[in-house]
Amino acid sequence: MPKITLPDGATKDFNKSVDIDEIALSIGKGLAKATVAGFVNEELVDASEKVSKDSRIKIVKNTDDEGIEIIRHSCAHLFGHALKQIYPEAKMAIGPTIENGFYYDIDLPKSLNEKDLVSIEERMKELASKDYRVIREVVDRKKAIKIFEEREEPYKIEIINEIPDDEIIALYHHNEYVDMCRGPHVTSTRHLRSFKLTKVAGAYWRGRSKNKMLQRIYGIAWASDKDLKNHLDFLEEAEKRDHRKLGRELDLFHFQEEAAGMVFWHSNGWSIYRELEDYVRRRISKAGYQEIKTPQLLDKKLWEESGHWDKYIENMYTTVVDERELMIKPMNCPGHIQIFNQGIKSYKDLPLRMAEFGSCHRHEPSGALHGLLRVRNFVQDDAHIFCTEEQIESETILFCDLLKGIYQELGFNEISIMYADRPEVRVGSDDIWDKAEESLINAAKATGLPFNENKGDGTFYGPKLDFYLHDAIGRAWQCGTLQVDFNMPGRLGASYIGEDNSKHIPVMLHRAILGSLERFMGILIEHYEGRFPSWLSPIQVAITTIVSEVEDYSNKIEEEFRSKGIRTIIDTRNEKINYKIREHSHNKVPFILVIGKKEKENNTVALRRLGSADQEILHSNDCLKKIINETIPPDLKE
RNA sequence: GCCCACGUAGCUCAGGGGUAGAGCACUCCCUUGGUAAGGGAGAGGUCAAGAGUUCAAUUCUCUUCGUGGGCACCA
Repeated sequence: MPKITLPDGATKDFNKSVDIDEIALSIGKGLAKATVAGFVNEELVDASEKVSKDSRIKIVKNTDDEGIEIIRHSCAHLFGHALKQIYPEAKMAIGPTIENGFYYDIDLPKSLNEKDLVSIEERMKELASKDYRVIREVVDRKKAIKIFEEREEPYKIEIINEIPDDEIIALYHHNEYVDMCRGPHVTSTRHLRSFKLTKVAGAYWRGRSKNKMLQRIYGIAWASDKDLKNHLDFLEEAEKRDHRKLGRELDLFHFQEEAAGMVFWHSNGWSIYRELEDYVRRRISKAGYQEIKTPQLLDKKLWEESGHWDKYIENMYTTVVDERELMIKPMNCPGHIQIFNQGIKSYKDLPLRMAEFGSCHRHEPSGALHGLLRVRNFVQDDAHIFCTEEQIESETILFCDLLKGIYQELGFNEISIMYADRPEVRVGSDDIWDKAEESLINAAKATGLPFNENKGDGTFYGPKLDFYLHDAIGRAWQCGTLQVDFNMPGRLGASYIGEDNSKHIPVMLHRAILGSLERFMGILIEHYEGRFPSWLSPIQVAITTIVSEVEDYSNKIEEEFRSKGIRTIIDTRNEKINYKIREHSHNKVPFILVIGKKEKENNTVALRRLGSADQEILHSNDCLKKIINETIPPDLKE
């Protein structure tokens, strides 16, 4: 006679064993309808699970996080059910949940296309409406293998063979379909209403590129149509912000096939880029960095010494001149060490912070290219800090401060840190790793930013911190990084004379704040949806004339603005003011000045800000002052 | 690199075995108009590149290049 204790402490007695659905029903009809699973003493189970002993029960509703997860998982099975009805020859591989939905990898000779997805989705809806019971069956390994042999599912058998002996194997049946899963799952397909198959793609079996490529069908699934629609709206919003689309519309940059993966920056885009670079230059200069510039081509010898030749030759561009093999640099560090190595360094020179806006080329695989976000030629806001082991912590703290300030001034207020420690294969003594790891953790914690750990994910040459910023629609982007390096300085012969008058190898901190400027530009464009803060805006002011007789006056104002460094254009075209305002608004110019006869007579301008229909009549000098004030970069403001 | 889809005017896209069309943008003319599209006319394309099939290819087939979505990769 089980006694059930609910989360609020209330208890219920039953005179026979009951399942979660029945418990939910005993509380209320509405709750029963929304019940997809339950916790029995903290263990997540199917809603059909029988409870026969006294237990603590928590009902999982379709809107709970666990509930949505279960719905997504069950949707993957529903997909399998529909797919096998249409394509009985399909072999099912693996169908897990992912953020916002699920996917299923299948092996099917016929290539599915978007149209096929529509018909599969329709079949899924039909099946869901049949309200099939989803029945769980625990089986032994033999039976599981037998069933999947009969069903000709080799991938499932492969999975079964890797399940540890002590783990139970559960099958889930709805009507004729059977899938294997840890569960839990919904008890009826009626819970599966708000889903959509979104795309079909290739994916390697078990994620290994040596294996067969399967077809992966992606779907999204939510508890309600409203949530589904919200997510579709989000996708639409992301599409509107797509930097490739905005790059074209705002005349920022283009790509063409003669230089795949390399950017042609147009005047507008380059203006933002330079403003951004200048800003970072000022910030790091204040932070005690020296800026340098190293060659684009370096002899193969150096890359052999650094170890890059062995590991990355596939992705490096090479050239031969005068029988000498040269490589276009894929990174800046070896060059920086060459500068460090000039002359004899003392411990008094450390920490030495060496920065370069270094242009690097990497031959990324063709399939990896993606607008500005993954390119073959990029510029890093790169720097290397040569320091002693003792200085790692203080340098990391300074760096975190700098990074935080820069992100915030660029409009990103939500930042998080990922810490990665020693991997299995590594260089350097445990003693030095201990110290370095502790330094990074202390420094990261001192920032007060959210902090996560990624065990064993450090590089072979040292632990690292990765920095993520979160954009206007909540997406996280990894940009900044700080990597401790115990390896390369020694390999390339860097040393300094310590207080003890003997030679030591410095530690090197690789660090970047924006990462690749190209990629960061892409992120900025999407974050601001092309409406940049006015200090970054490629065109800050558009002067528009109403009638041609104010042209002289308007030209004079344009000249004044330009002479003060305000990026100004003038539009004296034979068009109506409505037309001009519309166009400059589309181009996201932050300040539009309208000049007609009245303004000319009074030596004023009408100022209209982007996104507002209001106008402000100002004396032209006052307007200039105002705009100068509002276009000062954040680091130069009082 | 792998899988699927796609590549037509500057942009967004329609079309389809008999060598092309729309809207916007562009040029010119009329209009001098007060805060998100005034009217008219015109110009603009080797239909990604190469090969094949065909009397005939932008259209069908193949190859290459590029783009998109994923996978793999990302020092």
